[in-house]
Amino acid sequence: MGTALTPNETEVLALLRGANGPMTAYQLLGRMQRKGGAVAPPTVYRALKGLEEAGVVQRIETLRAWAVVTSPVPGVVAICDYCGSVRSVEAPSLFESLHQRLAAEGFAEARQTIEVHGRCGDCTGGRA
Amino acid sequence: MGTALTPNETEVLALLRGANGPMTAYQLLGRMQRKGGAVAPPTVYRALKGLEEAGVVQRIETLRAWAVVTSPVPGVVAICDYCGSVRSVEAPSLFESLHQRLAAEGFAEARQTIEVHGRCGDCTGGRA
DNA sequence: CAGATATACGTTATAGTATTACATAGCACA
DNA sequence: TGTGCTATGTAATACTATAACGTATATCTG
Ligand SMILES: [Zn+2]
Ligand SMILES: [Zn+2]
Ligand SMILES: [Zn+2]
Ligand SMILES: [Zn+2]
Repeated sequence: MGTALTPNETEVLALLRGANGPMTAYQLLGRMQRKGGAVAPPTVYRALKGLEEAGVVQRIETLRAWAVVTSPVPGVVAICDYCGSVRSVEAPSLFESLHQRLAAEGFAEARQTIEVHGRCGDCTGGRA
Repeated sequence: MGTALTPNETEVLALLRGANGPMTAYQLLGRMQRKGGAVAPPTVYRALKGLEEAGVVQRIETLRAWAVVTSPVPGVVAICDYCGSVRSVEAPSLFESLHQRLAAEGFAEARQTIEVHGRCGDCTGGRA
């Protein structure tokens, strides 16, 4: 049932897996063009859409970029504005609290986006 | 110290306050053009930047749109994908939990984005 | 007052992100 | 064989945001 990836999806996923962080759609496009010849934006965006629906990639909204999903459960995306690192931090109870809080308002959530900018441990190291 | 708004900022803020939800930068631009004559994108984006720094507007990342800040404390943005309504829900303890969870990872957060898509109370009304 | 700095704004152009629309090729299968 | 479905190609366009440079005005300072 739609689980098999298409060749384009496979290629985009491989590029994202090979990167050490999120990539923009046009960075992906550039990589594919350098490999394959004539590739246009819809090729990349269609692949990203398929991969997102398959739950293997996600858009990092505040970066307008795309990253592989590293956790089976949605996490908090922690983005360091100093070194650029992006980590997904699991926090199941936080998401459950969010669910409860919204349910109390009568809101039925379908998709949560939690992204935090700041300074990672490496970049705080020994400093306030 | 920088608290007074400029004329452009005042105009953009008035437009956002008069809207019943977020507006895109180019929707704001269109409104200003219909009023004032030659207005260009930088005018809008500069005003939005100033207003954001003043803490009176915020970008709704998942909508690529801009909205007035309705709460003195950051909230959860609940977006109904059916009727388009956008509400900011206060949840101080949730933000505190988030802070704790990230601090445990050594991450010092500076800015949080929490946006949730789903179906609002009005749109669920009586249905599962 | 002359000169220096800072802020706001105008203007043009361009960069960056995403989608629409339509055509084609291949495969599954009645 | 023909019909529909999926994936893809291709061209154009829409949408979002910023860079770069010039100008006007206010404010300070000597
Ligand atoms: Zn860092
Ligand atoms: Zn539940
Ligand atoms: Zn609704
Ligand atoms: Zn603290």
